[in-house]
Amino acid sequence: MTRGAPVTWTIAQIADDFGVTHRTVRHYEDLGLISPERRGTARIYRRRDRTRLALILRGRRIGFTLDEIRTIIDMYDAPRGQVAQLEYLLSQIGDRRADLEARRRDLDDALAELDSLEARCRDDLDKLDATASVG
Amino acid sequence: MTRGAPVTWTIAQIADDFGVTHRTVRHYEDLGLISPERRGTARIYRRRDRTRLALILRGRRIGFTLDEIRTIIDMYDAPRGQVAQLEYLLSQIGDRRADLEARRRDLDDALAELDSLEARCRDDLDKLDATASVG
DNA sequence: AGTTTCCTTTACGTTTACGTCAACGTCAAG
DNA sequence: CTTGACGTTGACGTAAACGTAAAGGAAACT
Repeated sequence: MTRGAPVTWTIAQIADDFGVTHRTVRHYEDLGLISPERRGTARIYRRRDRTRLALILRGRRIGFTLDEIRTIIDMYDAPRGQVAQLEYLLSQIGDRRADLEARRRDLDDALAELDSLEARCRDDLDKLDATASVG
Repeated sequence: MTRGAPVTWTIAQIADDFGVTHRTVRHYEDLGLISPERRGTARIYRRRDRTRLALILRGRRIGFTLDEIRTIIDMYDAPRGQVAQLEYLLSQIGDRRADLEARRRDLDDALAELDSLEARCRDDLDKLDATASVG
């Protein structure tokens, strides 16, 4: 008998799985970022909802607002079909990429500065060490 | 007569230079992120203040809160001298680096997904093109 | 002297992203 | 059948990061 991973989850389960509160999950639903099915009044979440939640949380970690995240998500499941649609989507992708790359440059700059700060620290430590040994 | 860049700036000048409002600059001062000198009641900003403002704005772009930014800035001009201080600072640097690297992973993941989305788009466009030519 | 321009502080308003009750439905266990 | 765990919908509260309006000081044209 095969008993794989569940196919549906409750709000408490996914909140727990993703390390957020159920309030947060419902908030994202209020903003239209997730739309789980309903069994009666209760929400039931499927794999697709988990994927979107993962997207949302990653966007949040990167520093996007929930509104920006919505436009990104919308981008991912925009109706692709006509040439005009596709070309619009491609331009959107270009914008997003430029944004992300700018952020990455900032990030790398910050990391480089951290490195040089660390180097100075180790230098200072070495000097203190030498002094201690000699004196 | 040499007329290089100014040595001091008013709040309006640096706000303009950095593309923020004077209200924002004063807000950062309220939070202790910048502390310009005073000439009477007026604020005068020097190069050091500009450096800090640049740090703050970059941190903001990366997605740090102003509180997190404060701890980072404090890190940069912490009193280095004793071994204990230096070692504490090194541990702080380690934490920050881990944080930044996690963010970069998220960023790279997002960029990779954008790439694959773009590839699918171009693929769809090619197919539509072929259909148009043949049909 | 009067007006403009730039600066100041004080203080309340706003948006985002939730937290936190309150009040109620529902389903399984005891 | 009640208790308890888990779910629901409002609705108000809050912290962060400013915006904005009010009221005024001080230098600098005119």
